[in-house]
Amino acid sequence: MIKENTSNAANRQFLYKVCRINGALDMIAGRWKGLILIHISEGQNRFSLLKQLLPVSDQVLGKQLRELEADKLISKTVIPEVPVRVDYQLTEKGKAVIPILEALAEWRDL
Amino acid sequence: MIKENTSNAANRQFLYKVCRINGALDMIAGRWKGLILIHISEGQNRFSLLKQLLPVSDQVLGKQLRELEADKLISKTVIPEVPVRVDYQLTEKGKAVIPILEALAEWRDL
DNA sequence: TATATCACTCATTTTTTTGTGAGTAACTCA
DNA sequence: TGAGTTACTCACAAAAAAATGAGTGATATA
Repeated sequence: MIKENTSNAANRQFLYKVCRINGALDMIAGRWKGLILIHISEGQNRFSLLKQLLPVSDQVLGKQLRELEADKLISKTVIPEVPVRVDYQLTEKGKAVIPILEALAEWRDL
Repeated sequence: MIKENTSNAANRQFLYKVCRINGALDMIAGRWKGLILIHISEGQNRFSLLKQLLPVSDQVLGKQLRELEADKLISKTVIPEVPVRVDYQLTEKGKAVIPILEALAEWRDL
């Protein structure tokens, strides 16, 4: 959780207003978010699939997915099978960030 | 500082190997780095100029600059005037990331 | 009845990141 | 002599992010 009225929070707000880069980075810089977005874009779009692919606990995975959903990069469809099944999809915003992530990957090894 | 032999550190290493996106994000996701890179690219390339432009202490600014230098996004030239003057420049790698940062800024408001 | 699966949430601890307080060297100007 | 400038560094505190332990509901299978 982010507290208000600390200079940390004030700085974050300043940057959010002054610099759109920071707003963008806040949405994608979570530790597992890059890989999650790539996997979903490739069809690995279930909670349990992602859990197999990433050395990460349910709890951490769940949190990253919640945040991606809150920022509207992904959406989910609950299919009431037994046990329940949930499919994740990229939104338009999510799809639009994939080429930028690929550009970042290329850039890293420059 | 990053400690070794914690699962936190292990996960970071895993991601560094498996996903170049994370390596890239580690270099640019520091709170002030986006703006610092943009300012330097526009010629606001001194410590004291950056300090005026950003609501940030010497210490934090210094640390972000040290990290950007360690990752080879910027380099510096010490000019032995009195008092000493230091100019920062973008390296080729630093120049190459600017269009990606601009794409991120555009993407944010999608 | 007991165990298992899927897809989670909540509370707490650990680790990292960001910010603060204090201090440095070299030299100039009053 | 004392204050001011630039460009820092170090030690420590505060805040945020990531990881861990425990538990949930619905159903199905043994």
